[in-house]
Amino acid sequence: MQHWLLKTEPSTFGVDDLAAAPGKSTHWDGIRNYQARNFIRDQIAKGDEAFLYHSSCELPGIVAIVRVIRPAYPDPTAFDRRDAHYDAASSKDAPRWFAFEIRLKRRLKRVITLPELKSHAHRELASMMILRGGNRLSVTPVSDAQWRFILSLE
DNA sequence: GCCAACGTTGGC
DNA sequence: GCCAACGTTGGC
Repeated sequence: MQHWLLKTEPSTFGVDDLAAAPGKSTHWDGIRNYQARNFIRDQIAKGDEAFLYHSSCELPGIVAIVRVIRPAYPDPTAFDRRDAHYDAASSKDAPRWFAFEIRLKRRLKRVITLPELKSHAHRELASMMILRGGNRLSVTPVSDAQWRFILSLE
């Protein structure tokens, strides 16, 4: 069972939206980055848990834990001409992009902020992808040790 | 709003 | 296949 970090902008879709969604679940779609696509397609499994991270907001940081309830399937937004993420190069026979489904497990008791994560960037969180300079991937793996350490901060 | 980082595109 | 130009991301 692997762990992940999913970035999202709360002004577009944040933990409040997830909590208000039917079944507290949502389709995680619209990812258009090949490295993130590969994580989704090849590694994210049903039952995996992920941190939900809020970016581009007042208090960037980890706000919740979510669980993968359906692994990769072809991203329908890539087939929809009216969708902002439409990609003519993705076909149903050979889909280029993938989505998955998550459900809110629980909110953290408090936001574990980016500055706080950074303060451990030279020790416990040394290889955490999101802390590496300029990493903009919206889906990144989190090691078991990192996962446990971050939860211990809560 | 600025700007650094970095992925993508396209000319050659 | 190189690399400059361009676009996007995201912290500040």
